[in-house]
Amino acid sequence: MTYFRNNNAYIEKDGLFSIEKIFDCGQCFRFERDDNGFSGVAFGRKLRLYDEDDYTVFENVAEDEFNKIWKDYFDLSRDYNGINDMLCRDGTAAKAVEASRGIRILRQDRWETLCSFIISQNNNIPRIKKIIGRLCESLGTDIGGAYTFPSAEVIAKAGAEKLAVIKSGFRANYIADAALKVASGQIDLDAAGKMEYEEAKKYLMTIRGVGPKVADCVLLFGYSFLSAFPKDVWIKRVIDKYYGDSFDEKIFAPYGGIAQQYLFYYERWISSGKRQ
DNA sequence: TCCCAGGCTCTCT
DNA sequence: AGAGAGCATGGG
Repeated sequence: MTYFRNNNAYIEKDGLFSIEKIFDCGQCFRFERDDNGFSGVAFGRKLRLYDEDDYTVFENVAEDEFNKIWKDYFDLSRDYNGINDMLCRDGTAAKAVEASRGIRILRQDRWETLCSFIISQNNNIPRIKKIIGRLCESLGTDIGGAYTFPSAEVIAKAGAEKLAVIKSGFRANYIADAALKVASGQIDLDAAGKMEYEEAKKYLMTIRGVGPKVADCVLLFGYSFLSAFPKDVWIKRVIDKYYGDSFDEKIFAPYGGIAQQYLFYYERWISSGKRQ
């Protein structure tokens, strides 16, 4: 049940919405833990969430904003229970489901997702967050103590040299190239959403710095292409460890992307004693 | 100090 | 097609 009171939105806890896991699973880099919850910016708006006994609270969110933005952002209409049950037919995935219950695949802004995962390559999550934070502070819009993610147009206008301050290293040229292609219309991110998965992936990979893994992350976290199965170092580790060379992500179809995210979270959770 | 990080591009076979 | 070096930066 969801209800609205005192200008807050309350969603009843059902074990399938964990703000901690959602924002700690590496799909999104703009939310941080605060006193008793998480806060960040998405789609140009500040959002703060925290848990009460039986409800998760969307602070200062009215009904129309909830329905217009956050319901889709948090993928609240999808039946994760049914998907989890299906994935549990695989033994390893079942363990990952157990650890990951409450993760939801966000529907993030496409440009922000593209740009963020270009930055993510050969990088670690704490540093990715810092670089994106500096990008928003230097080129985003101040919305009162927080900054929006800068548009492709703004970044394109700034150019690669202006990106030096975000210390993204060799990725600066890739960001600038992506911004130029998107701002000029050479790449139409909405058009990609109307394509089939394979076609959309090839389309995104025409951007410099976007290979198969980054493209899959963008398609999964920005487009909800749930068949996208990003293969990063962690997932390759998972495949080696639990499955072997014969692994084929089609065993999770059509929810490979969700399985991937669970496995990614699970493996990082297991090794969290040593490294984040 | 060293190894590694939600990889990709370029070059050489 | 596949292997390998190089890439900027900084977290651990």
